[in-house]
Amino acid sequence: MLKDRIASVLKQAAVDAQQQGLIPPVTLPEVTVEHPQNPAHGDYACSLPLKIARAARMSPMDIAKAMANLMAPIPEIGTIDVAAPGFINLTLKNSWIKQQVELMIEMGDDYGSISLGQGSRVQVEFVSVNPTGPLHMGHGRGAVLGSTMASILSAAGYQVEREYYLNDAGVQIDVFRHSLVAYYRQALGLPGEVPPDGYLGDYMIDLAREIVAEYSDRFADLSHEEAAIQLGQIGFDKMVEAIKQDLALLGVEFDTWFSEKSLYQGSQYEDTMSLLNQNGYIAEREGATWFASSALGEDKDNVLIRSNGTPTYFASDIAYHRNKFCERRFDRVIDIWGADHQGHVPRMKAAMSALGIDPDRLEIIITQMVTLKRGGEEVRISKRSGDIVTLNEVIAEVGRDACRYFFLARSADSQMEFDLELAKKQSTENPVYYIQYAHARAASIFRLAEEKCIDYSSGDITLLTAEQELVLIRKMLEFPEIIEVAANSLEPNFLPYYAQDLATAFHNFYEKCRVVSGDEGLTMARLKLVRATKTLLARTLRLMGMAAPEKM
RNA sequence: GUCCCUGUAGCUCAGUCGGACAGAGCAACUGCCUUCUAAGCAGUGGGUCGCGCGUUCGAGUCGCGCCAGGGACGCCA
Repeated sequence: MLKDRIASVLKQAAVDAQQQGLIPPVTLPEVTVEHPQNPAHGDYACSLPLKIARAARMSPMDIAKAMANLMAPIPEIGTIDVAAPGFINLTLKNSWIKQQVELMIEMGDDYGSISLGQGSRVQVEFVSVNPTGPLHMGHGRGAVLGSTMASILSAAGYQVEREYYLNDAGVQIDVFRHSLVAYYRQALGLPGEVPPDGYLGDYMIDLAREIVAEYSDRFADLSHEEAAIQLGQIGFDKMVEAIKQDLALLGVEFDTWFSEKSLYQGSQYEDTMSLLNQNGYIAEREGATWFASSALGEDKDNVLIRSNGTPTYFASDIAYHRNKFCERRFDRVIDIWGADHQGHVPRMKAAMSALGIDPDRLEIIITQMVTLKRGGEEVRISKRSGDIVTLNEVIAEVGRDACRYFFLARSADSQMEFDLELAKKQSTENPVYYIQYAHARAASIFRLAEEKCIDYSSGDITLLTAEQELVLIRKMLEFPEIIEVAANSLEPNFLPYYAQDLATAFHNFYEKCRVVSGDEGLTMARLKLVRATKTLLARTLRLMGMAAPEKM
């Protein structure tokens, strides 16, 4: 990347200056370049002189001058300026900037793809909600974040797999099964009592009615246990199907649906427990089996196997993560969890250490809570209480694109309020449409060009000289860096803000530069620029999982 | 009590390794449609970056201490 090349040339200049005795031989910090926010300061800036001035006992301006004089030529750079109090500012050549348009057109949808990941294998696991109820907004946030992160990592050169961990074993599923038996019997007009800790909510009643409609009273005479097994399976499958449909509404798909139960069908669970035991992290106490995480600096131990002999969710999860690293051999694993799982992070990492897996290979992103409001009043979202505004209701109200954008534009760390009234009201005046409109405008330019049978393939991009044209190209040149930053930080929210800036640059260009005009040469040149812009707008929208409409 | 996240313009929020005057959208106000979509453009007003101390040539960004809001501390997941 150009940025890195500039940095290394700057570093060499500093080293040379030291060797020639122009700068005292102080140790140099890592040399970095940044984009100044003020365009008058050039395209790239380096503040190294300010950083070493004190140690060198030399004025930062003099250091900057010495470095600037010794810099090896960079073909892309036009001017190098030294600015007070000690910055080195570099400006790209206009001729080079324009030339990049040809490159962008040539690369098409691949423009901006980088090789950061070097083909290493990353798994992104997200959503993974217990299939015991419909998805709500909080789940939607994880779904949007995870799917976009996967897209970004893929663009950054990683081999990405998207996974949903299906909790088809364990206590919650049992509770779901037993609750369903009661609802089923009630739907038939038979006595049936929902267990005290059972699932409430209309969706359970609907589910039972659906099963009755399909299977009638076939399960009425079975023992409760047997009914729970058979009904449970049917209900489970239906819930999973409903979740898949909700996710499809958001445009989210998975490569793998991993079954928790499968960990117990082979020896993976036992192997994991015996490995922990071997490594000395198992303790038997109070009739239960514990993970001795306090030996790894945790504040307390955690139960792996209950005194009734059943494994906890934590035990399953350790076996599951061992499977990710040891069986399927992912280089990196990224889990996206809700804020209610934050306490689980350190012990999961400790478990990785206990298994001899470098805990840094497991990266866990916690998404903070979403509170749903309607006209300023909070709507509680609890699966157990049954008072739910479901994800698909929200998507139906505000639309998939707005929903995705809303989630993406906020960092995972900040809790957010989603006001349905507000989202609907602003739906015609928000950045979503601003970005999509830029794409639609570009499309309309091509419709006119096609009508006039303009072949712009021989367009001469050196004719692009307007301020707005150069600003637009510069913005497009930032894209690969945005992918890099977003991939490195695992923060997709760089993308929506970039998309908005890109749209602004295009709208400005559109306003000032008539594309299809009487000037044939300029028309062809500008059509090339619009081609590159439209492709990139579409790509950013697609990375965010949003539509790129040809017309609005 | 311990731990995690947050506190930036009236509202919702950005602000990659500390850098050159603190940004966007919405809301408010003023202009701009005979030409490729005005879901747009140009402009105005609006901020003690929760508070204090510290580190630094330089702090919204780092450290410590407070204050406020949310969350987690189960043989639930």
